[in-house]
Amino acid sequence: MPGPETDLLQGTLDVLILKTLSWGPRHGYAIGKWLEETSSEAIRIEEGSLYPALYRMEKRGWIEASWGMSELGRRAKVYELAAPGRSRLRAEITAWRRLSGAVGRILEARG
Amino acid sequence: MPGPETDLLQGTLDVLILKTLSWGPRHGYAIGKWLEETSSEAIRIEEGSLYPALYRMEKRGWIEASWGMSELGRRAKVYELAAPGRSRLRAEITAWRRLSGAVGRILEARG
DNA sequence: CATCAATACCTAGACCTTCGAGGCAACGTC
DNA sequence: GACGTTGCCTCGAAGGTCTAGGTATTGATG
Repeated sequence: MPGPETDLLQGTLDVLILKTLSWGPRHGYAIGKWLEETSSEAIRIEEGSLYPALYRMEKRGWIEASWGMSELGRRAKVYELAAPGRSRLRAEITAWRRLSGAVGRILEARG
Repeated sequence: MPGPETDLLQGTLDVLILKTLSWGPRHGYAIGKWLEETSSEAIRIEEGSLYPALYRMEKRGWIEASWGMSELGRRAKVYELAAPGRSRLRAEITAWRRLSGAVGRILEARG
């Protein structure tokens, strides 16, 4: 039995990654950390979800990877938003507004 | 490769069902129709998702089922919110606010 | 110097949900 | 009699996420 938070908003990982990369290239580990910090720990990205997601998205051509350096001077795989990822991001944000709006209106309706 | 809308908001089905039942008992088919109409078709519940979800939630004690009649006078399985389901609903709505707020702030931030 | 935490990547397997596709039955309409 | 709607169900595939491991490097701590 999943916890109340665990599974809400499954399926948002991709769009969160794409949005993070829309501000510029970042390496995988930093994407996860950034999302956690930016959301005040509301969003937690497990590495076992993050790396497979990056791999999927690269295979789909949404992002492009290259080996580089982290801010701390370590070997890191840096991801960059590709053109298909950018339009995918737009489509997903549109879908997010529609769907989260619909869900929110239902959940916040006085019952 | 899932469509942009398909998988966003996975995991919200349970809370949507619970919320629907918070306004009173309803049979399964009607829950699905009601969610689709109320959301102006933004939310579409496939029967292959709906009935297994109801079954799960009944087994978990969140809802209770009994055979009755639909508004059209047909045999229908009527579900009712049980006490554990009511507190689960509260917890999930709280989680929804936190998480959808966090996701929304990230996605709507000017990039 | 040994140890530990943090950084940074990855994988395998289990788990769960969702969906698509099908089936069954009853009713009303054309 | 055929068809659309209502109303329920099940199976298997597909897909994502998590847990739990693993590797390697660096810096701090004892």
